[in-house]
Amino acid sequence: MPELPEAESFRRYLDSNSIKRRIEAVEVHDERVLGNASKEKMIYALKGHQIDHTVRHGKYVGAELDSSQVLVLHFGMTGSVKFFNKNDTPPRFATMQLNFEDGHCLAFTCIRILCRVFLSESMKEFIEWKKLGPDALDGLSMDLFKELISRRTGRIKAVLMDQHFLAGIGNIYADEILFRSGIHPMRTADSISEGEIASLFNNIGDVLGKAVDEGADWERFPDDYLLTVRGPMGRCPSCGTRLEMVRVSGRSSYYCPYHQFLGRVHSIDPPSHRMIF
DNA sequence: CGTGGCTCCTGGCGGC
DNA sequence: TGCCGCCAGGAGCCAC
Repeated sequence: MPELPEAESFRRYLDSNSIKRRIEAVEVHDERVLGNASKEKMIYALKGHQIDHTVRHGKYVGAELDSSQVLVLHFGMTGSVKFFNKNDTPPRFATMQLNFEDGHCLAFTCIRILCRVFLSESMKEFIEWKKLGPDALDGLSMDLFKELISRRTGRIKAVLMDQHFLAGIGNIYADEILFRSGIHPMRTADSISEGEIASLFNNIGDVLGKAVDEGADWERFPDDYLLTVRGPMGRCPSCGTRLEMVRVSGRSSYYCPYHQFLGRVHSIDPPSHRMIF
């Protein structure tokens, strides 16, 4: 589930505790997380070096080393990072761990092994290698968004989640962005009007920006957000209609059938005012 | 170019 | 109480 806001939180976490500490040892507990380098290569690249600064592109966090190489983290669904003291109990599900000279450690944890660590010569090179689209929050202009979307014909939700199109949006935030834009997830990109494109663009910035500002902590999200009630029992925060679910590119997609409709007109009646929330 | 289906992966949950 | 089977979903891959 880590999408752009969660990745940004992890980047800030790394930035506040793991930079400028020399790496004394590297422990690889599960080699399946190694994305493009062998265990030996990974250890060689990290040992004796330190993280100078951190960057993020989409859902990827880069830890730039003093060697000018970059350690890139991708969190999959359940990935996280945990900074701790070597005398403390190490976190569960640590797949890789950096032990710093000063006695602190940084663990890259992952319950399902869907997360990956990569080694790259630079973040720029990594982005090109992965063919990632522009970051959904950083440097995306309305003109660029409009141009990118005009080349697509697939389902709008699939397009939003396509990391080659825009980097950073996953299943959950895509549902939120579509909800706030009043667009049904099954709509095709070429059916989206100019006004809807503007709405989508603004909601991408608003939703991801708000989530980043709140530290990706759902407890602090506004009451009118869909994602906090997203599920088969959920009701539209605006009108109380029971949410419906469709699958778009294999992902469950929750939407309000009253606010997000496929055709030109509503397919369902407006919600009753007597509806119990 | 697009889509659906499969794969990886395992904790958690519903059903019996 | 226990176990089976399914679900969650980010991303890559493949067939069509």
